[in-house]
Amino acid sequence: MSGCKGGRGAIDARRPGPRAVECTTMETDEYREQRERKRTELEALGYAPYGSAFARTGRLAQIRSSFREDARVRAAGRLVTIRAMGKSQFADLRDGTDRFQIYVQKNGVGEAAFQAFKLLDLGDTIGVEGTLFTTRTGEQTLKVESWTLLAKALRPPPEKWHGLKDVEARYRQRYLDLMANPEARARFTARARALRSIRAYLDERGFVEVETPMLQAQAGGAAARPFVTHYGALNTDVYLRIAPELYLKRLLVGGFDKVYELNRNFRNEGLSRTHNPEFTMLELYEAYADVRGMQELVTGLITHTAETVTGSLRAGTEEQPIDLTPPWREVPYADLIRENAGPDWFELDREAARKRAEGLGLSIDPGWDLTLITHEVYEKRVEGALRQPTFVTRFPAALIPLARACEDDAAWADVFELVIGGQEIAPAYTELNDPAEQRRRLEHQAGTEPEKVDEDFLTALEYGMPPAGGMGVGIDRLLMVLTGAEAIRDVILFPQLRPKDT
RNA sequence: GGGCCGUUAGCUCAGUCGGCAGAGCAGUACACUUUUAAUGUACGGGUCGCCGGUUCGAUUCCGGCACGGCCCA
Repeated sequence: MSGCKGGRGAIDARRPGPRAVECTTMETDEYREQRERKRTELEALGYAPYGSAFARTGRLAQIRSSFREDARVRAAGRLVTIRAMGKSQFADLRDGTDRFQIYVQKNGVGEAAFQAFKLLDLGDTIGVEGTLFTTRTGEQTLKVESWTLLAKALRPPPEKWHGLKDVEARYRQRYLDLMANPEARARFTARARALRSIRAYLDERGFVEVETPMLQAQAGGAAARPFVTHYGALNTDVYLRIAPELYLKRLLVGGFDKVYELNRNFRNEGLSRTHNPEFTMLELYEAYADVRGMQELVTGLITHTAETVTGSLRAGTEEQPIDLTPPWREVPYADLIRENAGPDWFELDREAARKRAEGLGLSIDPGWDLTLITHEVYEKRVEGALRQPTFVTRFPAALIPLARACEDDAAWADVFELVIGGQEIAPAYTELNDPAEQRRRLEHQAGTEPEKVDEDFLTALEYGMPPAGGMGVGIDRLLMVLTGAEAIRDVILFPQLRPKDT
């Protein structure tokens, strides 16, 4: 993508002078010019370069599975390889299901159609009609009697053998990645199967799928910086949601007692191997349940999804295999902290804890209290080391304003965080439904910005929200686990990248 | 935000201890009617990411920038 390529008139137009001229007249577009020329020649021979609907006997996989010698079929696809031998040519067509060999010979299609066929390039999409046969090397093949051009490609496809390796190009031009790399196609069809499987699992258990606002006057339900946008008609700023939680709880009040939403959240944070600013989250609430109900539900949901998508409970990568066979380990947050930072951790005062944490190689903000220092230890030293599925339970109540406190000790929230492959996959709570307590916590969290308290949400709670278990499942991260992807960008079709200067 | 690495033909990659830049695939031409990474012969294709510095000379050395990757915060 070196700026001196064809088809980017804006670049050249902005840079007049000898260089630009050189650029456009020389190599620039050898490929494009050749293909444009062939397009024109084909057009002159009566082949419209861009066709319309083409009735097929079936997709290529169906043609293969119902193969019958001498059967007459119509098929269509993109030309992915061509092997020309004088008066005959073999080529492979590919569609969304399979690859299938076609055979075009002068005697079969006639002189004119054969000459025109030679004007086709790799990447062109054509429709063919003919009969099926098996070559002497045993390959099922379509002997073409007539063909039609459906879409002329003006740019060459990526290299046929090595595919498209350039990581950046694979993200920016995902269509080329999908065109060239079968494993990329496989990963995204796995994603589709996973989403369908998750919905089916919940639907079968009586959950109702809903959609709540993406544009919110207040971005609540999580602690994260939101994206701000402007709503012209109301002349007011609105936020892209960081979580659907406060709306889903309104639905609990309204009587939807098993409800879920599977959609995008937006968080105005940096990019990393495990972060994309827009990501897909499953969030669900079940009235009359608690965090233990969520534990059961997520275990079933994930194992069911893994089996549907990959047919097995083995996940992760070869270097970091993950065994999803339940039951999964369950361990209180405080135990993990003591394990990693010393058995006496919770007897330390703030200053001693800071020193201990720094001794572990952490950098501690001077303003942090004991809870935040502890949580830094959790995030930097504990979470990432939990490879196998682990329910971390009983988080500090101060960190989770929307969860109910544990019955036996109000310092801890009755929650878990499911960690797999070192990443937080699913947090779940026994939800807080006491409106007065909820108000106190949200006001405390809002601090000097009381307008950040969602009054309508608190009003809803005052009408009475049933006790409930609630849970979020990070779908992109779950897919990383299931497909063994190294980066979140590998499971998101069009991940966020810095704009390229063009 | 910091450190390290990468950016060379349409694609995948070599390479130049500073002196006319290479391969495979792809492309063009010719030959070839059962090939399948077809084959054979010949040919064309480059702002070596961008900007600046050093130098007789920079794709190569130095500095900055952009984008990407890995690690750390």
